Amino acid sequence: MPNELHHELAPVDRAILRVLRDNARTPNKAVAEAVGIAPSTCLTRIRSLCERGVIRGFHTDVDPGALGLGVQAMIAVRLHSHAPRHVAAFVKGAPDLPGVLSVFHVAGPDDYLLHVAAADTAALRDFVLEHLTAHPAVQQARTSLIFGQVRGAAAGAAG
Amino acid sequence: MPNELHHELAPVDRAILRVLRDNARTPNKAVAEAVGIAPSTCLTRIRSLCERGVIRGFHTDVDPGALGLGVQAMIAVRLHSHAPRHVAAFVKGAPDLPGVLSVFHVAGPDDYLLHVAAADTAALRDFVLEHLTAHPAVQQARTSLIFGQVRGAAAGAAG
DNA sequence: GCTGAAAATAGTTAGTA
DNA sequence: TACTAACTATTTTCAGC
Repeated sequence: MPNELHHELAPVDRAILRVLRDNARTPNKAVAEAVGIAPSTCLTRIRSLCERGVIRGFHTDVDPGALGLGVQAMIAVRLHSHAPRHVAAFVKGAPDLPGVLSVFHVAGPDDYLLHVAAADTAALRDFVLEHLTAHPAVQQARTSLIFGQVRGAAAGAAG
Repeated sequence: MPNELHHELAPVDRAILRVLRDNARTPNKAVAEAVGIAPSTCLTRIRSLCERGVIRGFHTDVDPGALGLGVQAMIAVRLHSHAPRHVAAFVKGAPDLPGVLSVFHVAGPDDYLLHVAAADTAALRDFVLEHLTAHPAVQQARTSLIFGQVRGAAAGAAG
């Protein structure tokens, strides 16, 4: 997470972000009204926020179950400290593995946390065996089934 | 995650979701063009997807660093199996704790994973001490600093 | 950098097959 | 259910402050 805070965020910008965080499809005009500035000004600010990297994207939250992905899991992955080549390959490829929602690089005994979705527990098992256990960089993979997930109040920054 | 799949998702709907997943602010007209249907039809389908709960929301991905939240952590929380009253209270309040991005209810030795953001490591420590360690329902809290996070290719469903 | 109005573009509804 | 077309609203640009 490369983070250069060139200058503090203006209160107006914070207000804009608060609105867009909860509904990214809020029309520009409505955002402008909510924060008390002209639509044209609001548009300029939103663009600026995007260009400065404060806004990293607008995403639609889709129910994975509707896409046939009925189960989710958090998988703690420990890598071999040797074989840096393999490790680099794994890290590069992990986000593109099928069903991977997010990859967290963490401190501590585990190196990575993979948040994944799969059709069912059988598919989840296959995912772990095929893409994790079998990978030369992976030393250990501990899978925790996710019963449920709730977005926090601070979500949006950054889910 | 309550998931009733009444009927399979139409290919058009899947196409619409693919477009909106990567950019939730894509104008309806552009979505319609991309998937090859009329704007009015597209609007109807998107609304239907929202009503059926397939689309759960449109969120803006904000750089937490820009908001003064410089560090993130994944905290594994183990609760006391007794004292169900306290447990219920904790679970209910957890998403609203300051800086909480997401709460995962997981199977296994740990009960919950809290994805949190804080201003700095001192603030993170205070968060753990004040809201977790001190809580009567919490038996143990293991904090793992997050070095970095990458969205997976399947993200959007559901991050 | 903000505003406000004009021009361009998009969202929405109604009517029809 | 999807389309065309008319209507309404919004986005976006730009000259002036």
